[in-house]
Amino acid sequence: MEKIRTRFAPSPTGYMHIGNLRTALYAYLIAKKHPDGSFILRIEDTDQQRLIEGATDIIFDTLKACGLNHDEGPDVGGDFGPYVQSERMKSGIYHKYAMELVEKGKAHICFCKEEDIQAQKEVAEARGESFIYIDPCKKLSKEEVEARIKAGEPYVIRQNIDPNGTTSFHDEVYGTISVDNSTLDEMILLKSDGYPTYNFANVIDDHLMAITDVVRGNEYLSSTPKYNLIYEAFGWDKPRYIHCPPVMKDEHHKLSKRNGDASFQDLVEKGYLPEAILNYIALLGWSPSEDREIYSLPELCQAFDVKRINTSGAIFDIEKLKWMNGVYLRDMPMDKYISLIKPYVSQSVKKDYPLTEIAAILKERANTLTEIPEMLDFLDELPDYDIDLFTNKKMKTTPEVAKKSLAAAKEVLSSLTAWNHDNIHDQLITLAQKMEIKNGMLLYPVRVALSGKAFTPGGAIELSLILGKDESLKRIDTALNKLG
RNA sequence: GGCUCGUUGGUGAAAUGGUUAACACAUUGCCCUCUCAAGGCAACAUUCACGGGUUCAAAUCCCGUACGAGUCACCA
Repeated sequence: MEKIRTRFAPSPTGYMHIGNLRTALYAYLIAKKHPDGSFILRIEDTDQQRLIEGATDIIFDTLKACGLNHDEGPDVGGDFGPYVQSERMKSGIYHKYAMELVEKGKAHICFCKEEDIQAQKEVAEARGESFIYIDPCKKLSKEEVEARIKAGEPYVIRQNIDPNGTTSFHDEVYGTISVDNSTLDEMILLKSDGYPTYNFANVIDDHLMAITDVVRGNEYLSSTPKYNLIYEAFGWDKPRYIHCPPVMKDEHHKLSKRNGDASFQDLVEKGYLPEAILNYIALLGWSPSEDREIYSLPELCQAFDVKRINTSGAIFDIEKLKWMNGVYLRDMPMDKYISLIKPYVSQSVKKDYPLTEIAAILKERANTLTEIPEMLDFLDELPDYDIDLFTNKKMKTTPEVAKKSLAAAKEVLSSLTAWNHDNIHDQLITLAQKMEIKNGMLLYPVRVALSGKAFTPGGAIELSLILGKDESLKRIDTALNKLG
């Protein structure tokens, strides 16, 4: 059976945005659905203008953080290297293949100036006509071309397209798409700086690297016929195409690198887990056949099916990601959870409170890691609060009730020798029973006294356990003083 | 403007010609409960952009319209 080979081919022009990551994910899943499938990373740095230093490292780091490990790539090597286009260029392959097309009559050398073409285009647009460039260089004689090259005139190599007929191709997601050749313009294959364009390098490298499935955004849908014409000119087998719908920021805009739209790095900084992010974005534009949403990466590999990729754009919903992140946090083993939250806890808790107990009250509550510091901000320092806090209609508490409850609680707690959860719990619950009041009338005031806040993670019992006997009694005293 | 693609609730979506259009997030209400969460239960599209057509039967097939997106670079 054919070995599946997919590739992720980003250009190193900045951070990794979510749509990009999802494309990488899908390419990975398609390869890894099969035991011998390969996922390849290729860096497309043919645009020397837009290169950004360090961008390649961001790509490496992101893939690694997500567990999207590539089998071949610039850092891990492989049999089809080099895996960076600027390095591939050194052997002259793009030029060689471009010249092969020229010889076959499928491309030609063009000396036209960019500005001239642009000017013609503007004239056509002003008239409201559609613009297809008819290149006069196509008619140049071989001798003249050679002479001008020899004279040092800059040139590009441009594709030849027969305007007659139609070109169609099959996409695994969108089905069969055909276009009239007369609407296709002849794209530049090799730029005047000697670098190939994305369009050309992509075809050459996908073929040379034996890529079987091309996964990319649907913005390439309308130019794919032109790529196929190149495959045909060489007589090469075409890959399967899997075009993915866009990930949108809102109804009208794609998620983009501009104006701080969610990048993977941003989300991690905001306290989201890579595995939750990956799980969430897998569901943007794809749905499993079973009624389930939580998938680990290996589970996704099994469940993924190209046939179930959607055709329309999906809006990125941070609320749902937040929920999913919470699921991952809650389902995590406790020891892993503790080491994960440690740096966030210490942001607001400098005193030596038991981390295990803190983790226990946080685990069911925090959806993102970054909300942790604020949830614990009352531990080190009791905030100043108003006695109105003791009034709660549902708990049937008032400052008067609180005063009685706190005095009674103080008494039983101060006599406690072994300060542990069960003891505190039993003492307070039996106290409430003795006083013949509902638990809330006793515990609510205690919780407020301990925290000075209307809402806290955990209740009175958990908080007193974390704060310890001395601090708890001290805070109850403070409350008693406030209440006069 | 030409070409290509898309349109199911606030969001992600299922359904692949045949009962009351799944499910999840969000929202609202109730239960549980010492607060907040978590958890449980319930409500939330007489309708699938709109208009025609085919059919005994259409969200599902066909045609048209509207709206949206992509593309038309020596960017990817």
